Amino acid sequence: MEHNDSNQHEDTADREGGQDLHPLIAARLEKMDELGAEVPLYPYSFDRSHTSLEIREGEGPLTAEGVKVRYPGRIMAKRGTGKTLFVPVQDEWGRIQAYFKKDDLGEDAFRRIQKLIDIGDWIGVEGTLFRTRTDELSIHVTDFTFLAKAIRPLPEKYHDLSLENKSRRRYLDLAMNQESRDRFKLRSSILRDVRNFFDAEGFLEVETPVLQPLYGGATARPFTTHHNALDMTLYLRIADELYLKRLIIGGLEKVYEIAKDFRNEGMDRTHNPEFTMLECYAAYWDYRDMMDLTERLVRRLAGNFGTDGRLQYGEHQLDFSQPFRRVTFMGALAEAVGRDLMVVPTDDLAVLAREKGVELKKGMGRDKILDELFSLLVEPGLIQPTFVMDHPQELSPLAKAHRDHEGLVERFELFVAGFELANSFSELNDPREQRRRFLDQKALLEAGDEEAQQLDEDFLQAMEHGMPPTGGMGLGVDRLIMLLVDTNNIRDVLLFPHMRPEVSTDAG
RNA sequence: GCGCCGCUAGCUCAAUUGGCAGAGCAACUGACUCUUAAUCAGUAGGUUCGGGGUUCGAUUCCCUGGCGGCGUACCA
Repeated sequence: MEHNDSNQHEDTADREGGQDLHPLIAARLEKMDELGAEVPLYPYSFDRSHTSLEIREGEGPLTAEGVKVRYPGRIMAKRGTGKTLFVPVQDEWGRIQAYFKKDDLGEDAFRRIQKLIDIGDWIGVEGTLFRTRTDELSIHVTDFTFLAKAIRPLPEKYHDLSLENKSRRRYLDLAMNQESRDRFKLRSSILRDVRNFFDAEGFLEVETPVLQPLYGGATARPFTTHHNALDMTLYLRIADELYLKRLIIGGLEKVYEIAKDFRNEGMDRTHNPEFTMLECYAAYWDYRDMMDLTERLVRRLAGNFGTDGRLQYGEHQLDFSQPFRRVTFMGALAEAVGRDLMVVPTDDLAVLAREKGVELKKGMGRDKILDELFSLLVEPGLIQPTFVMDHPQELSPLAKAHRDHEGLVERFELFVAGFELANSFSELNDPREQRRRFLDQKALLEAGDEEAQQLDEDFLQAMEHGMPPTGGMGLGVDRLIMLLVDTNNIRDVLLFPHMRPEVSTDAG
């Protein structure tokens, strides 16, 4: 309940203190007092007969038979013409206009609705459906009840909220924009669809710890917290990979988790400190099996939420209906720079990288430089769905060495519209090799790479009990949704994106 | 983190060269029995993000802090 800020909270405080409050709020409180003497303002429930959607869909029979409807929602406007009043009432699916007539309702009831009810209030109306002269589907109201009084005004009706207010006060964005409500309902149905897909593929949905004594499974800086009773540092997970693999080791053969991960890094159009990640693991699979699964999943979602497997994303027409392009990491890079970097000496590579605009930092290994080059030269051009395969080993401490190529691992990333959507490996399952890789990471850490991974002894011990060959895949859910709803800003797909507190305390 | 731009009424936005701070919606008063950005007549509403400075005078110029947008860096 701690908020630093803002006149909004001060208003409430002022009210308790009996001081001045905003005139718009004062006016509504007065109406509330007057109304409260006549009718209950915050009743306990309302028996709805139809939603706005059901009313529109059932319109023919409902209007023909003069069926009574009981319909609740929020008042979005008031248009009065003296002794009649038109009030659009909005529920989750849309608006139905209520028609109030003085002759039908009587003096008192009509005054209540005309003078004492405000835009933003919730009411329930009862009446019969009809069409007005201008063909607007309406409810001819015979009775109504207040469901909740609002004491703050809704935003203005024909300009959109500012971007900041849309994110910061999502309830207003949702109240004012059907498009926003639909976008978040779409997010929900995408997630349901993902779950249906994995369930149908025989995967088990599981939950693993958010609070972890060691963070691992990805390269990122974590959030740190403290457990009082145990007096120990805990980290908010940056990935759930190492726990899901423990489940594979335990004998659960196909598992997935849709998890909130937390990374203590910069925020921008495509990054929120907490975000949703899908990870799945299947025993006996390799990365090629995982590639097939990923392609099926993404194609199915694109098919369900686009048309004919095609999606418009910004200026790009993305085609998911054809088999996804498959290129190798080194091959794509060779094409971009015009030479095979596999055989270029490290010193020459550094020179080349600098020429191409890569900022070389302390502790950057050869493979890290390759990765930077790839991000800079290749990724932006990967617009149509493309699998990039077989990455340098150093970048992938949890991936299995490539069966045919020395120095590479069996890994793929799926790129769409220039950004990485999914990442997958044939999972390393040789415990001694895994220990060596962790030790390599430790060396990198000591050489100055802040993101190198920690050695997880408990995980190694689990693997020493025997881990079957396993394919694993992680997919950025928020980005997937951005793609499907055609937005380039992650805030548009997060109900409550992280925002700095609005107003600092005036102590400083 | 860095750079650029912004912050004015409840909301969305104006304000010329530094010269009385405005509009639309919302609110309030009144008129109107099929309106739909309802209409018409009127009223009220401001610490111009906070702090400091320059100036006869600052929404405007300078310094500083906060928040936001965009770009960039890191990352998924």
